[in-house]
Amino acid sequence: MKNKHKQGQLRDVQDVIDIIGGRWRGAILASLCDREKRFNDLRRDVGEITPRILIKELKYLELNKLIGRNEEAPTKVSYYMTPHGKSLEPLIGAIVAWGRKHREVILSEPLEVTP
Amino acid sequence: MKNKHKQGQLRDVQDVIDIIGGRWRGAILASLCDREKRFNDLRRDVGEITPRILIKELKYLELNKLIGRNEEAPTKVSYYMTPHGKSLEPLIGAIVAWGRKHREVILSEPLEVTP
DNA sequence: GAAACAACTACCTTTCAGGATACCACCGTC
DNA sequence: GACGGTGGTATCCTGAAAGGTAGTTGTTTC
Repeated sequence: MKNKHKQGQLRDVQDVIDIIGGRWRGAILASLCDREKRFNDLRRDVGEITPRILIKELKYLELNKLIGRNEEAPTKVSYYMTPHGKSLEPLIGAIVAWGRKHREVILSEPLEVTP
Repeated sequence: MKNKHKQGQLRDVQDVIDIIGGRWRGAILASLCDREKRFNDLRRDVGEITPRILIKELKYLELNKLIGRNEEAPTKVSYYMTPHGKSLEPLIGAIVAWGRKHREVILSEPLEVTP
C-alpha cells in the first residue's frame, strides 16, 4: 500500500483490500479455514508458491492477527486461523455473493443496438 | 490479475478485489457515490491522480458497469454510479465495519511479556 | 481567429510485488 | 558423520501497474 493518508471509510476499505487482496492471501486463508496446516502442507496446498513468498504472506497474515504460528520444535511449525481470522468468513461470504451477482450483470450485456 | 484459473468462491473474491482494489478505484467510487461528477471534478476530488490514470480507471469501472458515462457535448462529459454500482454500497459498508474492527484488534496488541 | 479550457491520448520512465534459484540451520537416523 | 527432510533466508530478476510530461481535438468566449 502506498496511500494510507486517506481517512475514514476509504482507509478501512483499503486495509481490507490489502489483507485479502494480492495473489496468495485468499488461497492461504481458504486453506487454513479448513484446518491447521504445516509449512510444507501449505506450500503443496496453495500451488505454485515459492517458499519466499509463502513466508512473506504468512508473516503478513500473522502480523495482522488473522493466523497464528505454533512452533513445537524448530522442525514442527504449524499455522492456524485465529478467531479474528475466522471473523473474516462472513465478509468473504458477502463478497462472494456480490461477485456472483456482478458476474451475472456483466455477462448479461444487452448488446446495445446503436442507432 | 494473473490467476483467474481458480474456481468458485476464490474467483468471486478475486473479481471483487480487482474491482474495488487498486490505488484509485475506491476513491473514485466513493466520490461518485456522493453525486454525479465531471472529469475534472473527479480529478480534483481524487487528489494526485493524473488524467491518464483517471481515464483508465474510469473506463475499467464503466466496463464493469459500476459507473456510467454521459456525454452531452465533447466537452461536457459526466460520470455517475449505475444501480449496479450502487449495489456495492452495502458491501463496502460491511468491509468498512470489518476494517474498523480489524484496526481495533491490531491496535490492542497486548505487548507480550516474553518470559 | 486566437486564447483558454475540457477531455482525452501517446510515449516513455519508474516502482515494486512476486518469482527463480540457491543456500543455511536444525533435527532424526542409519 | 553423511543423508534426507523441514522450515526457513539471501540474492538477483522480471513484468505489469502506476506515474510524468506533453500533445491533440473539439468548444466556448471574446
